[in-house]
Amino acid sequence: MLRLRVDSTSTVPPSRQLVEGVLDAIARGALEEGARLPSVRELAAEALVNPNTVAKAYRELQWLGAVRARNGSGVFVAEQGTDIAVDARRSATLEEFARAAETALRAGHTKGELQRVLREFEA
Amino acid sequence: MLRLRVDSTSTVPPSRQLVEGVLDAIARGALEEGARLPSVRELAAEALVNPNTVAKAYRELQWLGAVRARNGSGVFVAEQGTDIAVDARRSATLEEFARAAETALRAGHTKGELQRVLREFEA
Amino acid sequence: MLRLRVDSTSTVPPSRQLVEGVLDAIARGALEEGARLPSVRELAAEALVNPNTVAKAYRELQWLGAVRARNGSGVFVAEQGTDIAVDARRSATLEEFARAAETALRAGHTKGELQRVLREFEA
Amino acid sequence: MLRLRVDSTSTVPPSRQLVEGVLDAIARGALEEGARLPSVRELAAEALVNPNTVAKAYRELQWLGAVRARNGSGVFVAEQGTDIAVDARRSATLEEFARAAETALRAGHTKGELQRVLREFEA
DNA sequence: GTGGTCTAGACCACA
DNA sequence: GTGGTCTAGACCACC
Repeated sequence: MLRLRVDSTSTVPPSRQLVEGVLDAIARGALEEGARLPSVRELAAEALVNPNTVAKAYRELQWLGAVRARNGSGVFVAEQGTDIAVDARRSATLEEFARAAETALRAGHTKGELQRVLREFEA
Repeated sequence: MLRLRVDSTSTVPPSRQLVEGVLDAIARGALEEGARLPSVRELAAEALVNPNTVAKAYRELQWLGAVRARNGSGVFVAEQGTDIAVDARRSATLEEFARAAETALRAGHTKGELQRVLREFEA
Repeated sequence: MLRLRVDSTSTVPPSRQLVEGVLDAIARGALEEGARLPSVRELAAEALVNPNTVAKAYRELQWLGAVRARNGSGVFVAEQGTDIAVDARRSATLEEFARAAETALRAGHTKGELQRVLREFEA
Repeated sequence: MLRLRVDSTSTVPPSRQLVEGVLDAIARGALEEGARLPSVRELAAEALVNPNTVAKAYRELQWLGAVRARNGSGVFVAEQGTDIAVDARRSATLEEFARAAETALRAGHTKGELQRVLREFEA
């Protein structure tokens, strides 16, 4: 299970959110090299988007080299997939987090508030 | 001078970037209540966007209650404009922070890492 | 005193509201034929609009034949002014009233509510 | 079919006429909650306006909470859409009635005349 | 000069 | 096909 959700209020296009979500899953080890990704229909059902959107995201992931589609048997994490995903996501999301934190602090929030928000996330 | 710039590579639509930029300027006191905003055409020239885009941003700011347009004379920060802008910025940045935190966690970062990043800000 | 007010939220342009207001005053006899209208500046101050807007309204009234500007001494109700104003306004406003009443009734208001509104108007 | 028409001679902007027309249709039950509105392009063709004008009207209806746009699939009457539309129509028509009453009074009609008009409506 | 609105036509992304 | 956004250029009415 990828547990991918798409935020429909975001300005980031759904297909790109899916790409990032899959890269995240690979980067954090939830999807190891060689592992099979959910089928287009499964992921579409889970993320509440149109299958075309998932297909588009998979095409992009394939183009990035993170996954590889095999004949008719599904889509799998590529050999160098983990490296690619880590490169693409871990540093980027951490930078993004730092930037968002700084912006929130400048907007008047306290560190305590932000830490409380952070603490509320599961796991 | 607002010195608002629009990042055309961002997925955030230009008009929304303008809205956020103006709210930010009001919230941090660069535009006081009653102050006149740059004219639609001026801001359009400065931010390198179409006047219609600025007009749209001003319309949104107006229904947020942050500014008030007076026909023929310009757009001004509304009476409760500062409060509204501060509130808007606080909630928007907190949401953004939460989103960024979740994304970073999904990318494999631990809460501990994020809290460390948070702790390092100012003093 | 004309006691003219301009509703800046209306989609009817201020200059036209002024035209209608003056015609109303003539139609109801508050301004008799030959009477002098307030000066452009006076009316502008009273109605909280720009003098240019009043000047434009006076030009339209003149074009309608309801008023007549005399050299440098002011603007006066024309000889046939009352007839013109009555023709233009009394039937139109009554029709408009009937239409608005019907629309309000269809939107769910009761006759009682509408009569209450009507009763609250002064005089 | 909504059969919405736009009166291009009115001072009420086309986009606002569309907003009112749609609210009216929802309020009187011609469009039930969950029902799909005509597409932007369809309504534009029917009402003889530019698609952008319809898009603007739909945007306003959306922030009123009366409708909800789903990207790629259309615009639908929102969950609380009927209540919102009824409320919006009631207040708008009452305001309009009050305005028309005041105008008629200023044009020289008496309250008695107006009440007589009011009394004559339906039974 | 100012904002407000419209038309016209384009591009993007989703269904 | 759908809505969302943008650019470009026009007109109106007020200041």
